[in-house]
Amino acid sequence: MASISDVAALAGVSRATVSRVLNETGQISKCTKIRVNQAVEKLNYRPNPFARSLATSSTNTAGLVVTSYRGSFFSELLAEVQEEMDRQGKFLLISRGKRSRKSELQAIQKLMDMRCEGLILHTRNLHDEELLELKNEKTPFILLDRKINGLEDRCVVFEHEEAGRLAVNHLLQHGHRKIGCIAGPRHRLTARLRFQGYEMALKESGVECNESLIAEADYDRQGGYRAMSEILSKNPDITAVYSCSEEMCAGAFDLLRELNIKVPEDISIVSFDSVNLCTVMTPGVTTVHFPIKEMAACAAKALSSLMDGHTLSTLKTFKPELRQRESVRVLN
Amino acid sequence: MASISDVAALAGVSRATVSRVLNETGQISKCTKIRVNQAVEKLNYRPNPFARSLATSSTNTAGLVVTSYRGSFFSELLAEVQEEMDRQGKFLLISRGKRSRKSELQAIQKLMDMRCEGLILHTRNLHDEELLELKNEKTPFILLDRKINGLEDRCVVFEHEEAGRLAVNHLLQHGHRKIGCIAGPRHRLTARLRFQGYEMALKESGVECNESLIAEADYDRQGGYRAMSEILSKNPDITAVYSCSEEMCAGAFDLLRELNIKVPEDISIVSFDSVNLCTVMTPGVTTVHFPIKEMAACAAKALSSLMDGHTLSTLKTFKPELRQRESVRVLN
DNA sequence: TTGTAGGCGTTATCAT
DNA sequence: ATGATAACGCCTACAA
Repeated sequence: MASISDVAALAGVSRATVSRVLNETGQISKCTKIRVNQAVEKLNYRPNPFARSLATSSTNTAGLVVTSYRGSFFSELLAEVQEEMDRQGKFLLISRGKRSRKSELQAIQKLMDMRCEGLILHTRNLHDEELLELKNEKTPFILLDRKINGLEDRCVVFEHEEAGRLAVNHLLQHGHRKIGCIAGPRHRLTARLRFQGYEMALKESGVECNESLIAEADYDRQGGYRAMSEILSKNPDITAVYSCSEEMCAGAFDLLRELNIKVPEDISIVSFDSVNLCTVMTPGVTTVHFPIKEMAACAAKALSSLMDGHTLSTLKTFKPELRQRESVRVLN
Repeated sequence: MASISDVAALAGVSRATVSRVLNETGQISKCTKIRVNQAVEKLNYRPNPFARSLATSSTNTAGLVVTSYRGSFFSELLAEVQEEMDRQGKFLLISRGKRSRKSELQAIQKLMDMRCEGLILHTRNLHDEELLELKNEKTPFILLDRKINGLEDRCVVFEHEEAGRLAVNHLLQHGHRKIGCIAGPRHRLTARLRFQGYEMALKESGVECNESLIAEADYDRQGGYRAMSEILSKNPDITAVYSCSEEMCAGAFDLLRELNIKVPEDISIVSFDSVNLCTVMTPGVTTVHFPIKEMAACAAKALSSLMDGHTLSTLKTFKPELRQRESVRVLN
């Protein structure tokens, strides 16, 4: 593979000159510019980005940590970030945090090793303190869907609790009182918040909140199925269910279909969603929307701005929004 | 950020020695090894991969070109490839070909610029000749879901036509004769093949194939909705539909729901699928499965093998498989 | 406007 | 077992 020296030789100039015309830096005569470009063309020369990074000690690269690549949720998040970085002319490196504190740490380390000059972190297992420590490094970063005291200016957050409250209130307003809850893994903050929204809504309406109405799952379809089954067996008389993720909602649908229980005639449902899986089900499921795409775009813009040395204006807090479809009926 | 020189200085040895202990190359005394490692620890030293690549002129990096990051289809593909590369201890760079020949070319160029030592190409718009030319470069590559004469040994392929035939035959065997077809963009080979499977099945059964039964869409939900609508308006008497993608199938469901047409009572459906979207719909849709995950894993293993200098055994051809669910009824 | 030379952080080849 | 030293491909003062 041709190097800058080859180009220089062919064009009959020094390597410095070649570098100048390539980077459009300094003054070069029309004439040599043409000669150089011809040589570049002829040799099919492509600058080595590693050498360039070494020389400039800058990489123009951002890093993104996500849990996984699997599923629409992450792919939308990823796509938004990538598109923004493309727009900004920055490279993007992606690393998976998988599902443990340790591998999230590794993912970050890997990106730092690659000399990323900015990070977007969508981590679920790292402790607040560890993230706070990161602030000591010079690499700027943005926290996606996480709020940490002392890092407020770097957090793109969503009001999960309020969202849950909104969802359950919708059910309450339609006359439902006996409402099951398919919760996510409550050892994780956001899942806990979604659950607390449920509790809060019930309490505000003076409705008793019974432990047997609640089942936990790992945000996945199978878990949703099991949770729905568990709730139903303990409470055959529920009239509604609140699901904390769309995959779990799909699982709940699986069971209801099996038992020939109709939505919304027999049971009403409202669910969290972010990638419109709930719109594929029949009937369409009323949801509270978690706008991961918009949040990802916001994080990407913010990071880009930081990397360019700008100081950050306050980050937007995203609010939940109810999307009414056909899965809730009025109870009389 | 500490460099190898810093470590060398602190440990009181030469840079060469540090390099040796880091790479476990050559013979080093226990004693200095320890001293070096302590220095590494203390300085929090991390080797610069760019410098390393420069020096070794090797990157240990594979590249992947996909159309987009959006949607489960690509994210599953991506995840499989990444996981295999992780297993092999290789880096993976991903680039999007978007939807044009030009940007697919750019995507490849970008990966070559980054000195990828192997490529997995899932391209839709590049001409056969352009791919054939690629063979002249020294970089090995695998073509995912594409078959090109002269490149057979580098192609991971699926029998789209046979899959379509299987799907439509299933309908025929259940007594359906008037069968609509929601085709993908037929200027693309695989979409055309899926369509030809439909034609072939009809012809084999001596069923007339009417142009008005066919509508084309861009593999997306909206398009599926429109296509279904078009077919239905021209042929109110169809008893079944064959959909060439799961998103389009979701769109078809949207319309049918709107018109209060029941599946499978009024209309039977069989669809292509690859990420189980069809299992979320009610009723579950009978599908022919396009095993993108397995194919991606296969491609990744093959490429990895090539990159390691091994010669490739023949690549597997993936066969379609019918997954019966509840969307097809017997016509009598 | 252009060339020279040093440096970016490694590895690799010789010596010692 | 270890140390010089020369690459690797590029950029960037500084000089001319």
